[in-house]
Amino acid sequence: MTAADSAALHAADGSTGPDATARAASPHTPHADEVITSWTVAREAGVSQSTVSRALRADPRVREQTRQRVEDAARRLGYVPNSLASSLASRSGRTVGVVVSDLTNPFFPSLLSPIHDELQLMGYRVVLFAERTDIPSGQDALNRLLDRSIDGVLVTTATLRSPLADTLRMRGLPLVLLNRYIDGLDVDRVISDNRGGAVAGARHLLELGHRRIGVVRGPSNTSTSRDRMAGLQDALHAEDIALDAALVREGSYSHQSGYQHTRDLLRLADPPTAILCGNDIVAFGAIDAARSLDVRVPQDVSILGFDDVPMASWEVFRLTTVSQPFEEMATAAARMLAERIDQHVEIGPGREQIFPATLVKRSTVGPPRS
Amino acid sequence: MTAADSAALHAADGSTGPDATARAASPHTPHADEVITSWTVAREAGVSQSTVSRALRADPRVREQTRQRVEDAARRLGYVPNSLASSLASRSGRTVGVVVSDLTNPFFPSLLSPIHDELQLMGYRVVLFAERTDIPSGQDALNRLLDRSIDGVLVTTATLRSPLADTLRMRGLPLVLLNRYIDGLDVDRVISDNRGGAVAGARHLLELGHRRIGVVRGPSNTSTSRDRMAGLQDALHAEDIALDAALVREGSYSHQSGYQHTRDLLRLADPPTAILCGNDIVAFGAIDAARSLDVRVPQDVSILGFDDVPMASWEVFRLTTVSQPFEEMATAAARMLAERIDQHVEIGPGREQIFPATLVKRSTVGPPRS
DNA sequence: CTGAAAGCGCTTACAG
DNA sequence: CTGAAAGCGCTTACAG
Repeated sequence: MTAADSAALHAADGSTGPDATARAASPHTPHADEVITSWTVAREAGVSQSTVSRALRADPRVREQTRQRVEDAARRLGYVPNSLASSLASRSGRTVGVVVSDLTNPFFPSLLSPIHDELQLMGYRVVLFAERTDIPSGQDALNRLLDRSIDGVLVTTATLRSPLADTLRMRGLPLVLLNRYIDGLDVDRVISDNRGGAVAGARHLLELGHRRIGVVRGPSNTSTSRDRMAGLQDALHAEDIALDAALVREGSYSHQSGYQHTRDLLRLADPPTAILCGNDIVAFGAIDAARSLDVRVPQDVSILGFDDVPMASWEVFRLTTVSQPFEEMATAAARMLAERIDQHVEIGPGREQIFPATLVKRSTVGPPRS
Repeated sequence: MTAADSAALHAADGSTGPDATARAASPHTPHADEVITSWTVAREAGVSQSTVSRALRADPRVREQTRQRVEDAARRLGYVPNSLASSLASRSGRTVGVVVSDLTNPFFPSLLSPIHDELQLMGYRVVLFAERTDIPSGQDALNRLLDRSIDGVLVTTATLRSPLADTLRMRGLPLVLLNRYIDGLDVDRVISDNRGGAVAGARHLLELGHRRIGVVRGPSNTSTSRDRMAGLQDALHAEDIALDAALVREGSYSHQSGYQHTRDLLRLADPPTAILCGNDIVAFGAIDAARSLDVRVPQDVSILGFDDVPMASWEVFRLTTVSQPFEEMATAAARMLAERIDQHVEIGPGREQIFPATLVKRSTVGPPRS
């Protein structure tokens, strides 16, 4: 999204505000459809078009008095600079593309909010590239990223071996990977310690006495899912316990996947006593599945999530999960990208920032029934 | 968002695809940072720049053979037209702005998905303007809507008496109001029958015998909240029942609001036997509140939502609610806007499309304890 | 401190 | 069917 905030727009209800310009404009714009450009403003202010351009961008070289005159004229006319022309001429629209997945998964809005806020603070607008499975237009989406309307890209849904990031990099587009990374691709990235977080989560289950641990993991082509699995294995190995392959299911990061796979697991002759879920939305599906089978959580089965989205703390869920510091991660990624775009940073090796992932104990994990 | 879908991007993992162009480009682009324009392609294909422009937009006047030659050259060079230049020259970027509220409320993603899909199908990219309460930049957001990067706007969060829509209209920007409308503003709008839906919901409660009905309504400056209240009053009047003002709370459309106000209502000396919530997210907060007080739903209190977001049917909620046909509404609004933009429709009076809102009975409403 | 002019990379009459 | 040229509305050296 060129996510902007219209909060203040609405907040301005009934006051002078956005509409003041429009009102003031009418006496000077007899024809409503007459386009107002910097030339119009120049004429009105009695200066050259170049001076208008400079004044409005607060170029220190223009005299304060002149700037004032230009700004007044611009306000009277309700002038808004044409961003297309300005971006074309300056070769930058201060616009960043953010690639996210299905917004229906609360994880992405949670990550997006801080990204948007930070980027906006730095003067960038953000255009959202939302993954949709039902409309096939990959080349289209890629082209929109490469059509010069975007100055840099934040990818939150990188898939292992996906050519997207590599293509963008070859095209010279500043790029930062957030949340998921790609093996052997030397670009900036901001991730959390998925492996460590999974170790903490798994250990918690083991300490409570769980031995038959089920898993509804995310897609194996994502670094997050792979690293979380690795963390689970680490914790298991430390206790000399083997993961029962029959209890491991792979699915998408969705409620549907959590629901279906958990139902399958719970209907096994010898069901797991705890289920480690790929992320929170999967865990919500798992909780739903348990409920649909009258299996109590955590008395009959423990459920562990990953992410700690806001919903996780709702009373109906009180999900025990591994928390990722969304805000800090988003902020760090936004800053990294801005640095690359603003050329403060040499084209150099990819930088990496790893944030801790910590266990948050709530009410969906307990000791196994014995 | 210029929401695009990267689904296929990722789907293209490892195949030839997006990166094929990049690969093929290298022999022809010794300097990676050399910008490739339509002139580069013209030289490569041995035609004029105008012909390149025409060929690539499939102008029927260019000979098939020429078109082929140009397309081949473009592919070899990995050429992607500069959308800024193209939009500036053609005065249209086929881009629509969609103003939504906090994406954290699942209602908006649910509405956004079909909007995005439909618009994309029609060749528009969509830029999301997401309302944020924590960053004050109303004029900023308005300017971004008016800076010529947007050809039309879909507003889903119009607030009664908000100047936004009026300003946009005065600026001549094609505009469609979706979900909420503004009194006395003659613009296109697509809404659901909020009043009728509320009547159906309230009647359901009355038929079950509820007489002390509590309300956690949405903001009074939204048409949705006001119309739903009117519907409730209609149903009450028909039965000659008066609404107890002490049981009516106004809040935002948020979990937090539903939670807090419901806790207050439930701790009253004589609490309501049913609570009509402003929308689903408020209802989820209400369910959480009941749970936090060990009040059973629906045995001790009935809870009714509005919207029927996907989460409403999750097992943990099984929320009885009033369903709005999101997809159809979104599609209708997208089409209406596209018509305005494409000038198929005269500047004329605002058109209105109203969709039915229907009661969906699930498990959060039952007879009152007697 | 300000202006005239070139240029950003396209689209689109206007000729031919 | 194709090309030369003007123009979209800005930014930014280059002069003064």
